[in-house]
Formats: sequence, structure tokens, C-alpha cells
Amino acid sequence: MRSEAARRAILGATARLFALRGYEHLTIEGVAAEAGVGKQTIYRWWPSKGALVAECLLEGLLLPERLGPRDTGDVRSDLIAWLEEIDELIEQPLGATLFRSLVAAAAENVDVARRLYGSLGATSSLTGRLEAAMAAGELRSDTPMQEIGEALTGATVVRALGRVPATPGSSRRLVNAVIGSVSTDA
Amino acid sequence: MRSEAARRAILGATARLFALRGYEHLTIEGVAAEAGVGKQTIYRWWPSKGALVAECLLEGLLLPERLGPRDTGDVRSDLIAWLEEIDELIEQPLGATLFRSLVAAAAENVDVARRLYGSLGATSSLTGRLEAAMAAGELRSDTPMQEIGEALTGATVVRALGRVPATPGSSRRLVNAVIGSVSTDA
Amino acid sequence: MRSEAARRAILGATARLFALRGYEHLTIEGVAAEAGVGKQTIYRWWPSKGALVAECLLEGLLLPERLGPRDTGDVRSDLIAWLEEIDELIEQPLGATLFRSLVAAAAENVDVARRLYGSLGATSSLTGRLEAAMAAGELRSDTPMQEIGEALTGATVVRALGRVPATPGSSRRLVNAVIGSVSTDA
Amino acid sequence: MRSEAARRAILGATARLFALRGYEHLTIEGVAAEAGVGKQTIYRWWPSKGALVAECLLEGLLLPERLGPRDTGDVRSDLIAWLEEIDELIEQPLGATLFRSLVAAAAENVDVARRLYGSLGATSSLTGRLEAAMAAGELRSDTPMQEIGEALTGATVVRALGRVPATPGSSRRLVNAVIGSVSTDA
DNA sequence: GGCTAATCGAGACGGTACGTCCCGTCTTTAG
DNA sequence: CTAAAGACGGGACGTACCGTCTCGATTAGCC
Repeated sequence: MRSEAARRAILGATARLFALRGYEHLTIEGVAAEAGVGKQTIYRWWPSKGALVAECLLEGLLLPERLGPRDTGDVRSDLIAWLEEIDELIEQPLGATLFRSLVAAAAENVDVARRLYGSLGATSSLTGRLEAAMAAGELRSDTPMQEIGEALTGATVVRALGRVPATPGSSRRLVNAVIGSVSTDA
Repeated sequence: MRSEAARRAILGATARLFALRGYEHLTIEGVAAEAGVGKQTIYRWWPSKGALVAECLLEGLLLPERLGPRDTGDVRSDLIAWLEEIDELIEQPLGATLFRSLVAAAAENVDVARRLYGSLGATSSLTGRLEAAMAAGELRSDTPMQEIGEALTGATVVRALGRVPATPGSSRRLVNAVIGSVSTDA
Repeated sequence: MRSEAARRAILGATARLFALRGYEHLTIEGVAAEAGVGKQTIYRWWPSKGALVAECLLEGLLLPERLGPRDTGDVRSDLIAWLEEIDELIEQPLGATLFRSLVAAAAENVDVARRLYGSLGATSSLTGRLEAAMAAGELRSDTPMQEIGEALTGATVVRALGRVPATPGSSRRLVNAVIGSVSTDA
Repeated sequence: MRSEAARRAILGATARLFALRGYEHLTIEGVAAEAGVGKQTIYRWWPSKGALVAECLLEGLLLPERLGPRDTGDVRSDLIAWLEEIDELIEQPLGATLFRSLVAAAAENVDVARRLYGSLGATSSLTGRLEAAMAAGELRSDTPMQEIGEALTGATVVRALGRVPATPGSSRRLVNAVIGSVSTDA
């Protein structure tokens, strides 16, 4: 019978240390100590550091639960607002570390990658928003939603990795470029 | 007097092991052994694993020297061809590992990130190609080149991380979406 | 209500694993698994690994029930025969391990020590045999029985620990030396 | 190039902890910590806990350098004095633990056993003393020295294991019994 | 053309973390 | 109500690498 208390303590400790020190410096021993738990209890339920992070992600312990774009009826501004929200998150001191660590974790662990792809990326609320826009006639019916989703999130990832500071208006330019050609209000 | 032979052996070993095992499992001891070199010789000239990888990148030991898009006079097809070339590279068994490891390395090391951003991304030959297209009148003069560069490479990165298999036509759809609105032939 | 079946299974498993792997590598978990028993059932009734072994000893699960010297009317030859019997036991591959493990267990656990001392050593059938010999006039009345008992068993222990192979005649020489001076037939 | 400082620190720590806590509770990690040394430095040079103890024994860090019987010209009293010296050593609080731990170590490790057998037992100064006595005509020329040595040390071992407190005169009785029949002064 | 200093390979050193095995205690579940 | 099953916090195992530190044994170039 698995102990829910231990599970929560472990995920909490993981999230705390991950945000603080990054994926590379996250250690199972550190998590065990921080959680007040035996190492074996971690190894019993998670095969790897990556799986631990993936589950934190799933539980919303690393990123705000609702990170997707809102729906105010205007896709363009919704997407811009969303990207700027993310930029802001990254601009914070720990935010950049956290974000890059998530990318590192995704690069090294399939679980994290899938979880992240599903939560930030294509399958997610972003796709939902795009579909809504299409239904509302804001976007053409042949809009390549997956590609657009990947372009938007990808640009953010690339900027975060490249340590490129956000420039005013860059989210607007990005959104305009990416959905400009499929937008019906052009 | 620095030994060029040792330097080459070290970088070669790094590139080999990096492509084979990934960034996470790359160890200085492993590189030293593979290169037939004392560990100190590595530490004497490189401060970290990341720096080692960054220099490999610079020397073209990890990625093909000329990875940017060609210039046939048609930006659209040039970009599509370029993305498909990268997709092909990623499709190969070791290619995916290599690519993801590069992302992991970039996430954890500034040097690698800058090098990679400059070689795949915005500052690079990609930007050059876009500028040429603008000059040739293929793209409008207000084209946000940096954002477009980030969107294109970012989409590729996201797909590689998400382990999303390439779909036929997805490169075309991506390019059309991203430069569609600034393309003068629309 | 203590389960006799469990008790027997546990002691049996202990004896088997002890003879097989030795005292040091005997584990409670191993015993529980081998016996098909919960660990708690062991801890409920025995305080330690040593107590487990001690009880096996008491039950005759580790050493032949009747290990003492026989009484044919001739102490000398009875003692020699007895020592040679033990030598034979030790000569067998598992016998040496078993014997040394018993010594190790005795060194680390009082219960085992007392049990073993009482079963091999002074208080035991050996003393009984010596007393009989004294009564029969084979040994002088001032024979220091405890010391003789300790010398005989001790020599065996020392040889077993020192991994000294038995030499023909060494039991005879030992007995002659040890009881020579108190033997009335000299 | 092996560090002599580390070697000494390790053996010293081993001896200290062994005498203090006994063989069973001696841990490599404890020795490493006590010696201020990395674990790997221990594993690099010694294959096991037993080898560590054996080397301590060899270096005289566990037992007084000269533990054998003296030669005053009278074997009997020399042997008695020697046994009483050992009894005294065992009577001390840490002495008993140390002695039993040595036996446990010998039971579980060949190296320790050989070392101990050679240092306390037959091959040792004890045999030397007996030979001298034989040469001096105190003992008969057919004295079975190995057996006598084993009987004397063995009796001590058995008493120590059995936690039998030393009785006044028991060393005298033991010696008289064991060498009584080969002593020429009878 | 020998001297001196820097660099080389090799690898030991004090450490940190790994993932595994058991410990002895505690809790749940099925008979 | 008992006992199997096994999760729990913890300690130690033996291994892999970390980055630093001596070691001789080559090499430089500078006198």
C-alpha cells in the first residue's frame, strides 16, 4: 500500500529543488533528504530522475496549472498575451533556470518530453484555442494547427535557450508572422 | 606549448562519445581514456564538459559544416528543403540522440547555447538567406527576420524533443504559415 | 497463538541458509523468503539473527544430535575417534563453512556461544565421558576436566579457523598429550 | 604512487574502530570517515574489511607486538605466565570484544585467520619457545609441538568465546595437563 | 647542445552520488 | 485475529566520476 504522504513529500521536494538548482544538479539523494524519505522509496516508484520531474509536471507543481492562452474572442491578442506571459515567467531569475531545466529534462527523458509537449505544445490548450478560432471564423479552415503550435512554442524555447532577452513587440511580430497568412481579417 | 595532437584527439573523442551516448553520459574520464590523454590535459584547456562540446560544434565535428538553407532564388522551396534536410538528419537513429543532446547541452551551458544559436538559428546563414530574399523582393521589407528564424528552428527543436515523427508536407506547411504573410507572391 | 508450522519453517530455512552461505551472509529477509513467512513473524519471536541460529543449534538442526564421544571403555580411543569424526565433518566442503560460521556466530552472539560451549565443550557429553573415565579409574581423580575439555575442543576450533588440513595421527597426538599426564595407564 | 599517509590513517582508523565496536560493526564508510579518506582509496588497496583487519594485525596495531611466551629457562612457568597475560588482556572490557572480534574476523576471512594463526598460534613464537625447551631437554624429543600449541591457544579461544571467566589456577592446570606427559621433570 | 621550464600520460587523492541490499518498524489485506 | 506481504526511514554497500594533485618522461626554445 503506497504512502500518499511520502509521494507528495517526494514530488514537493523534487519541484523545489528542480526550480532551485536545475535538472542537472537535481539528485535523488537530495530529494530523499529534502523529503525526509528513504532513497528506496523513490526508486520503488520512479525509475529515474526524469520520471520524477515528469510527474511533477503532471501535477502542476512546476508550471502554473493554466498556462494556455485565454479566449477573449481575438486569437491574435490572446496568443500575444500568452507568449508575453511566458516571456515574463522566463524573465524572472528562477524562471529562466526552470525553463531551461525543463528543456534539458525533456531532451534527456521521453516522459518529460511528452508531458511537456502535451502541456505547452500542440495537443494542449493552445490547439484548443486555435480550433476555437477556426470555428469562430478567425482562422481559415486549412490552418496547419500543429505546425503553428510548434512554431510558437519553439520560438519561445529557442529564445530561452539562446538566452536572448525579450524585445518589446517580438511576441506581436511572431504571432503576426505565424498566423498572418491564415488569419481571415487580413 | 600546447600539443595540437592532444587537442584533436580530445575533440575527436568528445564528438564520438557525444554522438554515441549523449551529453548526459559524456564524461571527462571517458573522453580522456578514448583520446589516450591524461585528464589534466583536458582540464588545462577546457573549463567544463560544455566548453568541450561547444568547441566541437565550432570545429564542425558534430554538425555538417554547411547546414544552412541554399539560395536557388526561391526562399520558400529553399527553406522547405533545408527543414527537410534537418528532419532527415533527425530521423536517423544517432541523429535524434545527437540533436537532443545538443539541446540538452545548450540548456545547461551558455557556450553551447550561443554557439548553437549562432549556427542553426538567427545570426546564421538562415538570417542571411532571409536577407537575400528580402533584397530580391521575395519578402516584404518589414519581415521580422529574427522571429521567423526562431519560429522555424524552434518548431524543429520542439518536434525533435517531443519525439514527433516527421509527417510528409509538414515542413511545407510550416514554411507557408511562417512566411506566408510576408511573402510578396501571395 | 504461535504457529508451530511457521516456527519450524523458519528454523529449517535458517539452518539451510546458514550451512549454505555462512553466518555473515545470513539475512532475516532471506530466511523469511525461504520459509514463506512474513518478516514480522520472525521478529515477533526471535530478537536477532544470533538467537535464530542458537535455537537451530538447540534443535539439532545444524550439528548431529549426538556429537559427543562414545563410551567403549577406553577413553583414549573414544576421544581420538570423536576428534576424527569432527575432523571428517570439517573436511567436507560445507562442513568447514558451517563450522567456521558457528564460531563466527558464537563470537558475535552470547546465546550461540553458550549453546555451543554447552554442546561441544565442557558442560557437555565430553565432560560426561571424562567423568565416566575417572570413575572407571582410567583417569586420575585430580584430572582438570574443564581444562582438558577446552584444550581438546579448542585445538579443533583453532585448526578449523586456521584452515589447517587434518594430518593423520594428529588427533592421537593431541589426545595423548592432553590426557597423557593424567592417564593411569601410562 | 601510493600515499603512505592515507595508508597509515586507514589502518589506524580500522584498528581504533575494530577495538571499539568489533568486527561485525566495523564499516568501510566508518573507517573512511574516521581516517578522513575517500572510500575508493580503501577499495583501491584492500579487497575487503577482512584484509584491512589482517593488515592491522600484521602491523601490530591490534595486538601487542611481542605476545609470545618469554624464555626464563622454565617452560612451564613461561607458558603459564603467557596464558595469564592473555587472560588479563581478555579480562579488560575492550579486550574481550577485541579478542572475540578477532576470532569472528578469522572465521570469516582467510587472511585474518592465517595472520592470527601465525601470530598467536603454532608457527609463532610459541612454537619457538617449545623448540627451545626441547633443545634444553625440558621436553621430550617426540613432543607434538603443533598439537600442544593448538591445544593451548585453542583452550584460550574457547574460553573467550564461551565467556567463561578465568579461574585462578586454570592456566596452571591447563599447562600441566597439556605438557605434563612430555615434560622430563615429571 | 645542454638547461630549464612547460606539457604530457598516468593515475591516486578526498569527495559526491549512484542504485542495491538489508535492517527493524509499521500498516494493510486476506483467510 | 493472525500472519503473509510488503512499504517505510535509514545505513552501508561497492562503483563511477568529479576536479585537484603529484609523479616521472618527454619535449620545447633560450642561453
